[in-house]
Amino acid sequence: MTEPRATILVVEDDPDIRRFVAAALRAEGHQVAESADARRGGIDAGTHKPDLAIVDLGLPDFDGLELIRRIRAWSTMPILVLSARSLERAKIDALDAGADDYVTKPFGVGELLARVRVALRHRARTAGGGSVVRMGAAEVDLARRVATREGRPVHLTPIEFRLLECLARHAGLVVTHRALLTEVWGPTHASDTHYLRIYLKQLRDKLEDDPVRPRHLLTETGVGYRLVPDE
Amino acid sequence: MTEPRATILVVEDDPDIRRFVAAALRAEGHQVAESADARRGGIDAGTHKPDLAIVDLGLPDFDGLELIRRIRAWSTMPILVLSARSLERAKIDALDAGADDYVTKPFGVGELLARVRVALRHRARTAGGGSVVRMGAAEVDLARRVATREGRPVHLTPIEFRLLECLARHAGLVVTHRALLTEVWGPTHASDTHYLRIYLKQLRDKLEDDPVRPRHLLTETGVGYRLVPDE
DNA sequence: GGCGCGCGTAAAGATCCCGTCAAGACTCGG
DNA sequence: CCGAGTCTTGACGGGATCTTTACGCGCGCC
Repeated sequence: MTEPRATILVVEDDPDIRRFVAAALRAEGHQVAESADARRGGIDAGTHKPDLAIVDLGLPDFDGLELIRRIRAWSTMPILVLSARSLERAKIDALDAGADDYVTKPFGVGELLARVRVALRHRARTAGGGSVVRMGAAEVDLARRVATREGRPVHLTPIEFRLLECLARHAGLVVTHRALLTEVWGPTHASDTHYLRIYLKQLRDKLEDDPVRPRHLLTETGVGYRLVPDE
Repeated sequence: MTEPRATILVVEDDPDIRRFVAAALRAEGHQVAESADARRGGIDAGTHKPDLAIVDLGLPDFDGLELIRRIRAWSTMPILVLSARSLERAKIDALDAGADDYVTKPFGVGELLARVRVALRHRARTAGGGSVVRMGAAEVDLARRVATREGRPVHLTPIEFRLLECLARHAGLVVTHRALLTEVWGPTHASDTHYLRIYLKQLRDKLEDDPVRPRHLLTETGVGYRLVPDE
């Protein structure tokens, strides 16, 4: 499996180690940005939007932990800590601050690269996920609690919206009858699949281009329903 | 932030270590399943569908690496390796086989729990994210309950899907008639092998490139069936 | 070769599930 | 108190799915 090229940010004050790590990453085909202190690291993380950040804990200006927290405030990019501190306390603090992995110096290049591969693997899967779902001419904004069709707002009753919300939150995958019913009507009506038929029709009438041949609000016979977004 | 409770599978032959780890996890509020060897581990991973698997590399029956590969054949659940082998080669192999983290014995409980928190954090974001089985032009995403062929979605009925799921969970291995039947139709139909022929044909028609000469859904005459994924 | 056995294939019947329509009950604001 | 909007309930026809039945083929064995 050839790993895709990625841009990686290395934040490390020791120039030898920094260049050494950067060279190893470049040899793997990645694009590398280097920062020598935490302040620059924070800025570069914002400008380059790397797929992965490798940060040292012992930085000259302010602590690596603080840098991790600052990045975590606005991003979920994978962060790999590279540190000389081998104390368990330090590891726990870094991981709980939001780091995804912790490698102690001295380290093996091979292991580092393997852990980089793991992080990028994760990144590939996590990517994506906004709060607005597009389905043909219709759009659903989960955060603002509104649905539109061809730009015009579509009125949805409370139950209709909660149902649509459940489906949209799990966009692309099947939501079982039971799950939908307990979520919208409560556990007492967990077997009244009849409601679903009625309201699914309502939603299709309001949102689908051709309600008879739905392309986004699909039924999985005997199991549940599935909302398929565009793209 | 209080971490959500999760179910965690611990595969470890040494009973002392296993109980020690399990106790620590339970103290954190997690639900823990324990397996003493790789074979049981593979089965328990399928039945319990844990949010995280912690596996030892030195297992009595077959290697932990093999277990990792088998789980990876059908699931992307986080896997944390716990091993006495501290050689870099072992770490690289495990991580490249699909493990998400590698902790060497002896280890600190605090660090282990911190790394567990990291893994669960990941899972929360990836939630339900694909456990994909590739077979030629076809792909099956077990978590999303979707099958595709040459990019186009393929519709599977409930029984077809459950059958495929059973096979995929033991990807590469033979699953006996009895096992499939009891899993899908219940113990009462444990000898109606006829159903299997019918539904296997359905699956082959929908998924195989050449249904007459199946390359991924193979029959083991007199025993059962076997799903062979790509790679 | 005849035979049984296990498997693949096909198609028809039975069953369950879903979409659809419509009318009654409820809620809430005016 | 009234009415519009909303939710519930019932009934029915068509479709999807599951089950059943039937037949052909290859293989090994007596």
